[in-house]
Amino acid sequence: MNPLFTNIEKKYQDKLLYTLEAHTFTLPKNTRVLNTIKNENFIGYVIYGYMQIIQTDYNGNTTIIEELGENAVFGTILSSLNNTEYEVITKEESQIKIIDYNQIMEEEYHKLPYFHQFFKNLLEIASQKIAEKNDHIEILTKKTIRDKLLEYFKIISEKTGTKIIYLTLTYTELADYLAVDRSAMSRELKNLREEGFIKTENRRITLLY
Amino acid sequence: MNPLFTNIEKKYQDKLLYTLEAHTFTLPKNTRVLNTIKNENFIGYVIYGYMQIIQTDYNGNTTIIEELGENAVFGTILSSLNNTEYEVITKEESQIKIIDYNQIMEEEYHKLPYFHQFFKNLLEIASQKIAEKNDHIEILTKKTIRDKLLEYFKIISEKTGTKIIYLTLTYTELADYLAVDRSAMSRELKNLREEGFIKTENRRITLLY
DNA sequence: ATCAAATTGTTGCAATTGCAACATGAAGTC
DNA sequence: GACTTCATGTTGCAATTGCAACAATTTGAT
Repeated sequence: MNPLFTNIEKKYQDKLLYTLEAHTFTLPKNTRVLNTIKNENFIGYVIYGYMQIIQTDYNGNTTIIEELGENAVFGTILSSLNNTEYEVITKEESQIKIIDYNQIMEEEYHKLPYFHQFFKNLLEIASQKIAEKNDHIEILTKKTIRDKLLEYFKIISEKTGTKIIYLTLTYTELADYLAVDRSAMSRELKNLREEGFIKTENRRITLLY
Repeated sequence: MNPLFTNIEKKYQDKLLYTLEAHTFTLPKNTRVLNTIKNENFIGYVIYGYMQIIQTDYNGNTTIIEELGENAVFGTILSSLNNTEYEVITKEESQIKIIDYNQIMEEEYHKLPYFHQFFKNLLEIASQKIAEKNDHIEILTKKTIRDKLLEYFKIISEKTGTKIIYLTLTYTELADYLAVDRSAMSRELKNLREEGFIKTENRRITLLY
């Protein structure tokens, strides 16, 4: 279930979406999501599909700011989407639900019984985004490509509780996420392989330590 | 005024702090703040002083995760303070106010008239933290020390609306924040100076472009 | 099944950076 | 005011990385 609705009964969920005039969009692969959303300020979530928030700077360098899979929540205030360098892209066909944030914030709704829970959930989601960003910073802070890779593996491995990692990113994207040159990363992965730290089969990586 | 209390009347602010049994602490310079706070889950703010949230990893490398000046809000959910690598340190004598977050979340308070505004404010603060972290990531993502410095200057300069920057960090701390070697950064600052991009007088930097 | 596009692997080389070591200067303490 | 601690500047050198260019492989579309 979507984390926006934790501890909210199904009937209230529907009512809430109805009251707030939520819109659903189905978007084909490689679509710029923000072009479809007219709200200046919104909260949305992914019903199915996979999208990414990507930053491209003046050098043409890109970074993956967030990955958005099923049930991921995103939005203006949750992802700094007022930043003009950011773009939300569907990497496969995706369906999303969009709620107007300014409307959420209007007084009249605040008396609704389930509304407080909705706010709590939003706060909890924001808190998780902060934690994710701290993880990203922790990785970027490492001085060598090797340390960045190992930190990345460590965080995923701790999150999933297994030493077998299925990358959700391509290696090209991973290099962007770590902010390193792809070929240099490829070289370092080879070193890690040859030194017996990891085993790789396509995007499945096994940690041997 | 503290952003936690935006749009909340003074008398309600006091009542809120009283109801939630907020505690005040005055801490000398170089104190580990988390040692003083017993709450497992809290929201706090800085009344006066200056503190930093610092991460130290197994290599002994440190990064500045957040700077907390007057009126800065921090807390378990806002700063991932359950992360054991994080430490909050007073860099000068500081006074802080601490509220128990679990208590905030209890049902009974949610009827209070100003409480909804309090939640809104919390969400707004969380949103700003996310934006700050995105800025940090944007900086760390740059490939060269020069680009990191220029990006850092750009962000501060846009925020303050002036080309004269007064660093709140020492150069040693700035190097940590940018995740680069201090001496290499010093060398790059010299280059920027000699090429006429910047002028420096101690921690006052003037952008000449 | 076939072709085009995207991803991945590889390598040489130049540029950037980290590290170490030391000198100087500033700030804080007693 | 003397002294210690911390911050800053500087430099040589080795290690790491980015870049470019190309081959090989995989994926996707028709």
